[in-house]
Amino acid sequence: MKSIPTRLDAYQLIHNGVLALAHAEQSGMRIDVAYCEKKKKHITRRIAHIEEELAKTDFIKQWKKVFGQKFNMNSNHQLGTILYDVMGIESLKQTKSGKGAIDEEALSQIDMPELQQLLKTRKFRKTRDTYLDAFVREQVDGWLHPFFNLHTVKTYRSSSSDPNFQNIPKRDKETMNTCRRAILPREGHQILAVDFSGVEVRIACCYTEDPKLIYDTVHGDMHRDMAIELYKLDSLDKSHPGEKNLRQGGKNGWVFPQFYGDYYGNCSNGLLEWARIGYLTDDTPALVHLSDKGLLKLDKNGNIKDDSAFIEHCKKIEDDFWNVRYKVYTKWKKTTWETYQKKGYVDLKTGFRYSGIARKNELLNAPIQGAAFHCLLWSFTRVDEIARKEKWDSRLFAQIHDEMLLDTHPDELEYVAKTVHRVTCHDLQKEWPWIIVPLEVEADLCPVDGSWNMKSGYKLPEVK
DNA sequence: GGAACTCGCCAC
DNA sequence: AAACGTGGCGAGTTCC
Repeated sequence: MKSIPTRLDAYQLIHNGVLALAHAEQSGMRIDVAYCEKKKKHITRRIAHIEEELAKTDFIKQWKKVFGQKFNMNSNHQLGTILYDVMGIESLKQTKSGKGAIDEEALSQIDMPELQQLLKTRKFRKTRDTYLDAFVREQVDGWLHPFFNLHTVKTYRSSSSDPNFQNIPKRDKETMNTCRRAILPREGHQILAVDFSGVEVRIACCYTEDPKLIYDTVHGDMHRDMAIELYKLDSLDKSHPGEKNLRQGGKNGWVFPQFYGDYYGNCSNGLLEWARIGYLTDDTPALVHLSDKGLLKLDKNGNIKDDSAFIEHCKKIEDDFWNVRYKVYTKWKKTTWETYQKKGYVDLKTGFRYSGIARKNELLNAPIQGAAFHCLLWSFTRVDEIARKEKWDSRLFAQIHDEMLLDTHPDELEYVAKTVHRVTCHDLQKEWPWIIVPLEVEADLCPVDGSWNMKSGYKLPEVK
């Protein structure tokens, strides 16, 4: 294809995509049922132990007295009533419906060790009931076949269910190991995972044609740049652990939320969270550094007393971010929103049309999120077609929005990896000339017969 | 006894 | 004026 995709191309993408995903569903993956059962029991014992200790505390005794027969340590509703109505604690955070929040953030702000223990049981339950339980329930003879849907998401992304393969823990290492330990390749095979790096921002480059965004994405490091501005640093060395946290702050506390449509008032909180665990190369804690720069006032214990100067600072940076640094992006947002208000839709680069009632952030996000996923879907489909045509033993078995997972035979690994690399980084751009920045992929590999938690970086063979 | 709802939490 | 985008799902609760 040389021209801009049409509605027919969009249809064809979905049609072929559904077939490729059906093949992956049919392949499925191996699940270690004996391990799941053992781990479930282990977690149940740990929950019981924590709950036994908690039962001895005055806090839980009071809770029991109030609810009597109906007492349930796992009831969020009861917990909220006890904390905010019975004990009269003032809630620092509210839920959407206006009640006192009892999520991890809210409970951590209350100085009661019992609540930390309660959070531990919540985490264990999540692991046991949402993941391990679902794996055992959904497997048939040790094989798991999660669904991958293309008809449920309004941005034309995918979803997964029964079980959802797209939200298995990754960031928390302990939980990651517990859950991913259950997922195995076919005997004598190994799991290869290939994901696009920063594909959404690259697709944003294609829509907006913002020269600064393109430069930063292809040659620069916007997360570092923003961390330097936000935390008033002279430079940032990302190989230094303390400064790496500050770069993470620039990324997860600023760049991502800003691109999703958040504003400085929320971002400042996230940035300060990262600053708590960040420090400079001379060992100055980041909060002390911000205080030296006059952006924070700290009390004797080093806690934040006043962050209003920092918030004002973030406000200025936000203004610069959208009106100077990425002003072309801002122009795209304005015209896209105005066109939507006149016509009632926005078209995706991949031939789809997003229409219906949308808020500004939703509307501006949809074409980017959708088309970014379509890069994965097209590549996934192409790799599946090649694998079948060439009668590979290796197979695709899952997908997580910007990542494809293969069950590979060691003898084919090199060729498979090379093919995936070529499809994602060369063939795709040939197909879609609207992709005006290079796309890049990263890969991880698990050992032969190794479970999914055992992955480590794998250097993809060069193409040509 | 099930549908619909809230809340919390996992992923990208 | 507006105030983080897309999902799935478990548990508890309320409503019918």
